[in-house]
Amino acid sequence: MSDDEHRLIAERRVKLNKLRENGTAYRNDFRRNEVAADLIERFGDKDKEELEKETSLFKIAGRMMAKRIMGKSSFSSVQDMSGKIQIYLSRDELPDGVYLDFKTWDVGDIIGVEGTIYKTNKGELSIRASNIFILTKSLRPLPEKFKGLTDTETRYRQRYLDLIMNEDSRRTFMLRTAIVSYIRNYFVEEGFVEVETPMMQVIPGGATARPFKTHHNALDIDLYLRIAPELYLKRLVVGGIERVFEINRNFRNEGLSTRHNPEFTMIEFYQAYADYTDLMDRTEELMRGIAEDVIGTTTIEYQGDTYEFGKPFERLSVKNSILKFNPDVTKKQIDDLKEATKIAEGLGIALKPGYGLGKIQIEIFEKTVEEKLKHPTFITEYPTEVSPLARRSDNNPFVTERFEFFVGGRELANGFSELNDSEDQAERFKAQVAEKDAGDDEAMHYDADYITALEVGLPPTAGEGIGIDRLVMLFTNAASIRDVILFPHMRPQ
RNA sequence: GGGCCGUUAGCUCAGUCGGUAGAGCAGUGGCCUUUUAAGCCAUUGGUCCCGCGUUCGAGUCGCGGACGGCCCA
Repeated sequence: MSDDEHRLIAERRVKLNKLRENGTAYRNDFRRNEVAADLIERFGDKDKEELEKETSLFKIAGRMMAKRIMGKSSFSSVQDMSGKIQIYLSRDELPDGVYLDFKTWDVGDIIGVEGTIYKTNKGELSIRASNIFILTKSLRPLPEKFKGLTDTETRYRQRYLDLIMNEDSRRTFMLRTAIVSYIRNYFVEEGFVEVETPMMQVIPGGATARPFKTHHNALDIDLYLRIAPELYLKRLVVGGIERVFEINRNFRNEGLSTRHNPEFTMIEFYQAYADYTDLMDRTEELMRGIAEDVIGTTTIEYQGDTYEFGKPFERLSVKNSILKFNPDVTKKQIDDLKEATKIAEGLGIALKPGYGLGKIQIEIFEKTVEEKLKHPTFITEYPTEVSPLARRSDNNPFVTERFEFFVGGRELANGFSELNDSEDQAERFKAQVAEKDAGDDEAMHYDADYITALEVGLPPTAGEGIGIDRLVMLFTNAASIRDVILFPHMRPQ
């Protein structure tokens, strides 16, 4: 911290000390009876003459965001949670000495204002102050008023400054909350029960990812932060909670990027007596509902592209999507291990020993198809090899009854008919352990307790996870996941 | 992990060929009773991210590092 900042802060500390001497520092006896947006909603359309008949005394409070002194009168503005409203102050309309006090206050101070509503000559709805109070002295200067705070690092590290200065940022996080509320209401209304399952797990399961490790001292055991709640939620379906969901954090020990934060929010939901096609229908309904009810349009603008949520979403199998976007590749080649290997190597994909046809197909899919799935699209029939928790297709045991949902080239959701055959699940876990032993630290553990639960009997069930952060990015037109997480992870300074 | 770019006043940014550091906003002192990026006059404020090197001389050139951004894996 530079000496200069100390100087600016020191000037404000002198002002704070004066307030302490007067007994008016950090007062908490002011009560508001209005917020800015409600006043604008009620009176914004009324003209100057109509407002002159309105004599009610309004009290608002918030952060002082502007100060324009013109001799014996001034304009200021107050920003509260709802919005911002202008304040007009005239020396002769305020109690003795108050106007002089006001002139010493700084942009950034928290103030309370009492007054009547009126419109200026230029037509801006304002509060004509009859009294004004300083509630909290701000000791640090706010960012510059015109360009505001643009430095991305400061926006993430000092989110409070970002929220004070940037309307867009406030809007994004309010929308995030609205989207989560919409999703929660949707599932509650559909008869799903919201639960919470362990964040700290002895065996991290439900996904292929590297977990964070921690230690429980009293039990003297290592625990993992969960990478997914999946296996616990399915235990609850075994227990008879036939429609269940959880909206909560997962933790994955991966790099940071514009699409990855080590802790991120997912909704996972499970529905008994349903299959993956039922969930695709549900996903489509949910996505369209968010677009219509939260955003207000089914035409979603994202980073210069436009995605249409109003029309039925495309559905395409992994294999057919590869054929569609690789016109030179034939059905015969993609079904043949040797041919598919050749294609993958031709694309510059580094294949590891032990990759089966399914894994190679997915590598080719990720390399040549994924980023091209712009409009809302379901990709179906994922190979069994890469879907250790999904039910095999009745028609073709090579693939599972699984889908992923893509918009703008990004995976937003992953769902499938659940594997409820405990013997098949045990075999799949064993295959995962073999991969782990072969050096894949993202492969799954063998979860014997989960197998026991399946042996008790999981009804035919379909389940799905939707990444909330990426969903919010899409609907708020955010380029980085850090723009939709209030406190994204940053390297300590 | 690799590549590219960035870091200068509290904030937003200039800084020429290597020659002793600039603006606007904010602050401070004054003028100003309908402004809205208010205006006018005056003025304070710098570890040029850190370190090493080249040089008579480095914000500027070179090397290393820190942090951030974007792209790639």
